[in-house]
Amino acid sequence: MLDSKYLRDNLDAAEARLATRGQGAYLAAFRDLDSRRRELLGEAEGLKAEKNRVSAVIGQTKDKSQVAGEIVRMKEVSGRIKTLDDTLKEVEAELDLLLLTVPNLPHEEAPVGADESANREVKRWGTPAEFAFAAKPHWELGEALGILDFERAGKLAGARFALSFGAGARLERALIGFMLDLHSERHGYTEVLPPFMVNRATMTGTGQLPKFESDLFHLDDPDYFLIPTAEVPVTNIYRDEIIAAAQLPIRFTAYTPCFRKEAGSYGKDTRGLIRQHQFNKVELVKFVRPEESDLELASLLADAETVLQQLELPYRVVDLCTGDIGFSAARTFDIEVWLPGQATYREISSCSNFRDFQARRASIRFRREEGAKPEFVHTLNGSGLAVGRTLVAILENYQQADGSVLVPTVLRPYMGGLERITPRK
RNA sequence: GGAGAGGUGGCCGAGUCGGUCGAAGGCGCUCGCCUGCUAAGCGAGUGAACGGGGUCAACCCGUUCCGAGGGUUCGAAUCCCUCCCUCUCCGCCA
Repeated sequence: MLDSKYLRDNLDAAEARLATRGQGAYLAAFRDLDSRRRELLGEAEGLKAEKNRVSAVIGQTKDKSQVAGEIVRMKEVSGRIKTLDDTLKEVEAELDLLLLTVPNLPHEEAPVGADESANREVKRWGTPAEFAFAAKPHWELGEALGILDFERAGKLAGARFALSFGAGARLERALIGFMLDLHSERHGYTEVLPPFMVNRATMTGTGQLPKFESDLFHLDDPDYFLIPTAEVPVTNIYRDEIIAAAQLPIRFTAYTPCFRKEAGSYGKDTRGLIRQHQFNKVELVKFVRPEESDLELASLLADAETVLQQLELPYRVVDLCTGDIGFSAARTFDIEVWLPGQATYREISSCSNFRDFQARRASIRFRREEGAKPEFVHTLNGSGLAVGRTLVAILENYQQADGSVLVPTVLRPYMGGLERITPRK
């Protein structure tokens, strides 16, 4: 959510900045709604002040017959206040909805461009392996090894679900443990295990609602949503709180399953684990002082990259352009892992600085010092990493000519010492 | 699911038959005084949002906030309704 006070004075600049996302006129109705709100508020508050003053006098008057006229007059004033308040409520609801549906201002250093073709590759790490045979996609490897079963998953739930067995299931668990240990033991994050279902206020705090409800799995009774990422519950941990400055920066890492409808992606990535309704992810979330958020994004990105480096998986880093950055983010770096089976880089992590956009929605503030005015923190998050896609990358990058798959060295302790995945009997 | 209790300021905790309550008191915290140090003691202060004014700031004024939303009333933390949450007991259950 953008700052109304800022918008009041910088509407054109804000609109121009938003236009770099690819569509403009987000704020067309702002000026009018905002001035109407202040007008109504001024009148209503003036009448309330009078009502309070007169009511106090009435209260002190023993003989109410002396103030009968005032009582009648205040009855009218109250009626007028009620009318004004009702109108005000409507205007504020419109204004809130407007502000809740305007995306974040892109960071001034983000590349400007309309779509992903304008994204800037900023780094490559590792060298894609040369195979002496035709590299297979992970779904073929996984099914041949008996560790992935998409057909039966379809029977159980439907398309875009997976079922894994044996070393496949264990590899998924190993990756979760490995990532959580790495981030909590070496990168200074506190592990947290949040609820996997949340309420509307929580979904609104991080920006999923009100605009993207159709992407979410929803439970009717009670009115809950399945989380699409741990970012949602973890960022909302401090909703409506004022954090002591000494606690900042706060860094959390969390494993959760993620649930996404993937509406509008029909026909894309229909095979394999790449695009699922349910997938596992280890997330990194930070709450920091505003002046630190750019540096904290760099270190968060580095923390996510470390996972791939330890797993010895080649990847590249892409600085997303203004047209490709998500709704709530100001700046985003994607990490894309090399997938030999598809001979392409695929997103495996997305690391973003949201600045005060989520903090303002969720009212997450901090106080620099005793007595100082509360300020909004900056929030950041990134995948560290998407576990299902990491498993995909391991299967495809570590595949052998005989169809077996080597287990990355750092994962072997998490796999009971297993060095190679061979067909399940 | 059944029965009961309760939700007040950073925390604990008062709020009488509705009236001058942003809210007694205590703790905590901040500043000052005092004290070899510490502790104790003394004094003062101590929430947020929105709007207006301003030497545009550390200032002033107004409004709102006593779980949330509605209602009654000139006036509600105090009365009524709905919802949410917490706790206790029973049942059930990982």
